[in-house]
Amino acid sequence: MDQNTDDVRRKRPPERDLDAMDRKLLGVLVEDATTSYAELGERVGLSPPAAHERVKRLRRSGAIRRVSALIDPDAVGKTLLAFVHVDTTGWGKTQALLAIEECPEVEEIHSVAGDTCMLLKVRTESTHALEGLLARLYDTPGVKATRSYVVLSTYLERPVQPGTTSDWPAVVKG
Amino acid sequence: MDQNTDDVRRKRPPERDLDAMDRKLLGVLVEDATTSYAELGERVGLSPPAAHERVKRLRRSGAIRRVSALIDPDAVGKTLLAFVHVDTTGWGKTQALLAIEECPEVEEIHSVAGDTCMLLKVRTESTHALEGLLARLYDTPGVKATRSYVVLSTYLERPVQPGTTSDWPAVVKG
DNA sequence: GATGAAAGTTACTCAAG
DNA sequence: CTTGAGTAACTTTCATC
Repeated sequence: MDQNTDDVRRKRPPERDLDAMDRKLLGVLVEDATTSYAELGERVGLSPPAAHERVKRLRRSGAIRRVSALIDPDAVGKTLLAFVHVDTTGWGKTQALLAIEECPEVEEIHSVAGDTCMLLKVRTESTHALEGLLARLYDTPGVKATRSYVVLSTYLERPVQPGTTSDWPAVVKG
Repeated sequence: MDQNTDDVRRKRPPERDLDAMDRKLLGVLVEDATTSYAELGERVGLSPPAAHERVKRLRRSGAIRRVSALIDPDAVGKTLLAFVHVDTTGWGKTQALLAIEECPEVEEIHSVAGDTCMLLKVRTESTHALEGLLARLYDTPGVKATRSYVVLSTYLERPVQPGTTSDWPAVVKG
């Protein structure tokens, strides 16, 4: 189909499904990937070599995509966060539209189902920079309209978590 | 576009503003935080001790929030991504609403300006799990309505980037 | 998997230019 | 900031049970 999605969605054969131990390891490494294998094993109930072996497998299988330094947006001057809905004429997944991924301010590009076509997560230094990005969007062929949701406060922002609600011991519902 | 020179906004503990070298270091560490200080220094044009000293400062100042293992959503079974707009009666920043951060499926919670109050980024294993989350939202006092944008394809998803478009020497237009 | 041990890197600190 | 040196710590592998 298209090769544009190859960087984001790696289709790898999952050799084995992740068990509870793998999830615990991932949980620790998501919080702090600098954890040594000694402490890692201790926190999940495994010997250091066993922990190392499993983490190595998690990396090789692609379950761990990469180890990244998460930086404070304010520290690099990016104080403005916004979600931009993009309406297009026809099918919005054009090469020209996806080209905005070259802007470091654009952190996410999704096609969505709903009353809009594409959804962008954008982090800029200022409203002026956001305006520049919107201007570029409107210059893109096929872009009909945009709707921006400027973030006032962020209460939670974290990476993909290995756990699910169903992992909880009990779910209390009324 | 020139930026104001008397722009003195020291609200955090950044002792000094990040220079170009710090941004280059961050750029490398965002891509791969396992890079050794030897290679790190080589790639930015610094000696290993100098690179180490700067990275240590970046961590201490909070510019590097944490080093995290970014995991593949598919590997942990989270194949469904959705953005949920939440409309509330009155001011939506209630304690009850923010309590959903306990769900590992909820990755982001923002209050936004626009035709909605709160914006959630949610990643679940299935549509059924998403339904369960929406049910919990509707059980929350003050929640009037929700609008979900289910992601069909993700074309880009990356952490906060240290660079900006203005860093570029020239802007290439398609 | 657990244990123990070995070898190679790297982190980290400190000297001096 | 650079070079160089040095120790401690960790990674990584392997042989053993």
